Amino acid sequence: MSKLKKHWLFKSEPNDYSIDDLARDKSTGWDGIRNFQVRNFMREEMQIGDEILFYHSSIDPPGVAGLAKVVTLAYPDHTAWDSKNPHFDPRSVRENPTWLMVDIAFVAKFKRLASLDELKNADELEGMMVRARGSRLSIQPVSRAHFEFVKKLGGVARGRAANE
DNA sequence: GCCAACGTTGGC
DNA sequence: GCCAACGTTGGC
Repeated sequence: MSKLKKHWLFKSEPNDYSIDDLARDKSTGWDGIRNFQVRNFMREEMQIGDEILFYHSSIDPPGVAGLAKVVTLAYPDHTAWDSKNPHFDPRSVRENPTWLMVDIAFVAKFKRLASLDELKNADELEGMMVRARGSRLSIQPVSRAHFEFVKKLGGVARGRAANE
């Protein structure tokens, strides 16, 4: 497996969990993923230290609100085993868990939202997955160049983030 | 709140 | 293994 740091975009509905919630919590378990493609990203590609664009969806305007990072490798998503949990999935058995999760940690809140509208209008972000119509993956791979450009849009000082 | 896009399910 | 039906996502 590659040692190169990868970059991701994590979607979250801020009414459920926002960048401010993550700033408060410092880190959180990203459970509830029930999509095989995303599960495979976590299992096969995600590594500790990978950098994350934290994206607010289903709000006006949607956009990238800050930065986070991956702090664990993928491990079984226990919410799949909890019949009281909305993400309960009886197919996932303990000996062979269907669903995985990672923990992520807060890195920085953007000075300003990098709105979806801006992302769509930046030539530098040609081909970025979140721009595509019907792109519903809740975790998406992001190229290093796109990551850096969005970070610039949001206005985080180069290098260390405020809370690191 | 509408609805297009798309992943998943299940009948056949 | 096809594909219609269904449920969910998420921009608008």
